[in-house]
Amino acid sequence: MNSAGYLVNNMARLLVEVLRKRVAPLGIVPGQFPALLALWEKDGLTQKELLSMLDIEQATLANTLTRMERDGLIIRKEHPADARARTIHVTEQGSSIRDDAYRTAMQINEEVLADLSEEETKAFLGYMRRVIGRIKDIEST
Amino acid sequence: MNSAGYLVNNMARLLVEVLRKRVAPLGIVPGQFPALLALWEKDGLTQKELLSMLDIEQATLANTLTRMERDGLIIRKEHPADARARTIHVTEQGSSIRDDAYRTAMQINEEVLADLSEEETKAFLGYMRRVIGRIKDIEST
DNA sequence: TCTATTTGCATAGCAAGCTATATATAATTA
DNA sequence: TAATTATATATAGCTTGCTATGCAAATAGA
Repeated sequence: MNSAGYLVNNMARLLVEVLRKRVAPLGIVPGQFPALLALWEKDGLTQKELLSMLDIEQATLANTLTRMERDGLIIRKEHPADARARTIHVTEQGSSIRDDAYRTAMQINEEVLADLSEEETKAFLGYMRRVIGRIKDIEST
Repeated sequence: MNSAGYLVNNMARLLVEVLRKRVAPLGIVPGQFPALLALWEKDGLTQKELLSMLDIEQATLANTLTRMERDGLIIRKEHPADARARTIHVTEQGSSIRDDAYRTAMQINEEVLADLSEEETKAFLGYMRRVIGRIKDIEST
């Protein structure tokens, strides 16, 4: 119960709930964050292009986009050259929360790491990247 | 996208999918693990007692227990002294996978941390505990 | 003792992840 | 060009988490 796996899972659940509470006033939920970040950088992407920037499965993204459209954050338009594809566009509402959302996310990251020194934080992030790399290796075996 | 929050979430999802694949042959899923660990230690607990050992919400546990009963891992009996409560008992099937499940979990933990030295692993676990503590503090404010 | 409150568990409903599969269109090849 | 294969997205169905709420039994108070 004090294993790495347990701690990782616990930490992730706690973190996502903090994020959920903090971004609720903005009208978004945690799962929408990665897609929004990418679309704020580059609007009008297809789902496939957006997918390539995120670490989730295609079906997960499709469903998340449907909820984002329902919530007025994006709209999907038909692709000019490919009738299978659709381009994804952030709405005015989706744009308007951008700065607040960024600030909130950065703030949470800071607060959550506040007990760690700068070097410890760096080490921690490095360990996570190494573990992630290792898991991806394991998976592909 | 390289923030602590993103990495934590990503790591947790990767890890749970590895666990899912590895324990599938045993007839269990990751969400059942914590409850099983606790029940293997002490059988016949009430839901409330079991809940106090886990870091999940009551409703989540109730649903997980229902699936565990469906899957033949546990049975729930009426409590001898309190008609509201039920005692939870691991079945023969649930017991039979105990050693395999333990081994699998420990094996995954080892593999996943294989790139970190012993000191690094210790530091990593310590950081996670500190971050978890911090998040819990934030939450209660 | 009767009523009100508390407690133990279940249920409803949602989000966000997954795999597997369907569907329509595009691209390739015979 | 017609048939096949590949691709872009959607849908179905599941798990596992959450909050909010329901319900019956136990406990406490008047």
